[in-house]
Amino acid sequence: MSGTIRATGAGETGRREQAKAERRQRIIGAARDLIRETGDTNLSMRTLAERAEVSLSTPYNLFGSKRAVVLAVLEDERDFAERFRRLEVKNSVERLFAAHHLAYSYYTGDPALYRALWRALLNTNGDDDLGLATPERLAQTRAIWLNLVQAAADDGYLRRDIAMDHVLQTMAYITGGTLLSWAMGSIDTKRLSPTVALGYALCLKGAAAPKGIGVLDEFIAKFQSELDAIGPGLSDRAPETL
Amino acid sequence: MSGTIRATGAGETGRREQAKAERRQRIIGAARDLIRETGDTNLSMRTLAERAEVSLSTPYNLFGSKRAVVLAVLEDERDFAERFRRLEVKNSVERLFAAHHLAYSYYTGDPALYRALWRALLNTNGDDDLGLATPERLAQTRAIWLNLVQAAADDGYLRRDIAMDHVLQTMAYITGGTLLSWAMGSIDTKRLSPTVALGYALCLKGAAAPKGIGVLDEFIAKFQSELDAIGPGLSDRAPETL
DNA sequence: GCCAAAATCGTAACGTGTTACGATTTTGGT
DNA sequence: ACCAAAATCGTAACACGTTACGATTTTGGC
Repeated sequence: MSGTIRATGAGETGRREQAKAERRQRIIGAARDLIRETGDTNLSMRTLAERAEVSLSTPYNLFGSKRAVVLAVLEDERDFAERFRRLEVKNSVERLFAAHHLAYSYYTGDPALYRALWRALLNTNGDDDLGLATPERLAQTRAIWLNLVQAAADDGYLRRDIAMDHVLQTMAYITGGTLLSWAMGSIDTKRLSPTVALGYALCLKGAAAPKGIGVLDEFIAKFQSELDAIGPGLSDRAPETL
Repeated sequence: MSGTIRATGAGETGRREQAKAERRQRIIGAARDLIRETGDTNLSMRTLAERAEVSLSTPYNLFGSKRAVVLAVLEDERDFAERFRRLEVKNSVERLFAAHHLAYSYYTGDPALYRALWRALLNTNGDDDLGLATPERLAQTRAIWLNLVQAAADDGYLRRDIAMDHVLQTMAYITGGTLLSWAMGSIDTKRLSPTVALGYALCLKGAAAPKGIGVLDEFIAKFQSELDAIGPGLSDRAPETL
């Protein structure tokens, strides 16, 4: 009658899907190692397939493109939501910047890897769908940050007549722009986190209610002096002001 | 004695340099046309050389790489400093946003071209110097924007204890991040300019002196309602909040 | 007009991402 | 144990960016 129960849900646990998952993980691991060793260079699909002990076709079957593989590596490395829950700070504004610091500790913790990942992500050799992250991941982190900003608004730190969506979006663009410059080598790793934090503080204060002005001013001063203490990065040039 | 006076300065006017300049211009024009026609696709160095009636080697001799050619196209299209001088507005804050509107009229005026240019610029297949613009151009536009922000500070709209460098840098990153999202297709062309403007207004207000708060609040409200009037872009997803 | 230098030409080659396709292996159901 | 379906394998092919290098043309100085 029934040798094996078919689990036709999301979690396929058959021998087939299991082997597929193993291969996927092997490919991701091989890609990560190769990038860590040689820094993006020499991460070709052929050497990748060799290291993962699969055929050249397999990564294309499982991921679709090199970009997708790199994206998978990027998302495999992160358990932001996990580590985020262990954050204990005073007020919601401080929690916001604590979350930022946590998020960017990934980048500053392994600059070579993440720089290479970003550079590879920017390479868009086809008219594919594009996007810098997987939709689910995107929605997840966006929800986290929206909660953070919303909490700050609910606690009276931010004005209500400014849509949090817009503030959040501006913050996201600051992140994207700074990471872009960082990946392109225009900004030093040491300056990365404070630079983004200062940008956050500035645009948050632009939407601040009277109660929040003081706190945000302190953060602005803090990050500003932090940046001044580091000294100039490898090049002061701002990226594409026009 | 001297058949021809050697002009050994910056402006070489010999027959040789003239021919070189002509070839360069022909290559730039061919690249621009090809991008306009096919939108980045089918802009290969081989078809480019064919269209410009030069050998495949020549673009590499004159520019160095495909990226450099694209960069040359991008900078050939712009005379921002020229058109910028014909700006007459009331106060220095309004001048700032007028300059922004002028700058982004290039992008919104020919979205297909500039989107393709940006996408090509992001493609970094080697460990070259990188950079999203030529150093001179970068310094030039940076100087213009620094003047704009500095003027706003001198007129009492912005606080003096916040370094204008940092504000300017944050604005540059907002620009870079938004243009990145735009190039990747995550944000509609109609939303591009107001989105950046709102970001500018927010972070400027974060550095505002009492005198500037009112004006910037008006701009924030203006761009916000502008965005709301447009409706959602093709996708609300923010780019890489983490 | 002549010669050396400089630039371009023509072309082959390398490694790359990606696709196609038949042969081969593995799996799940019976 | 068998069979059909599914996945991978192996490999050839395509267009691409880039480089190398000798042959060819053009230029500037005398």
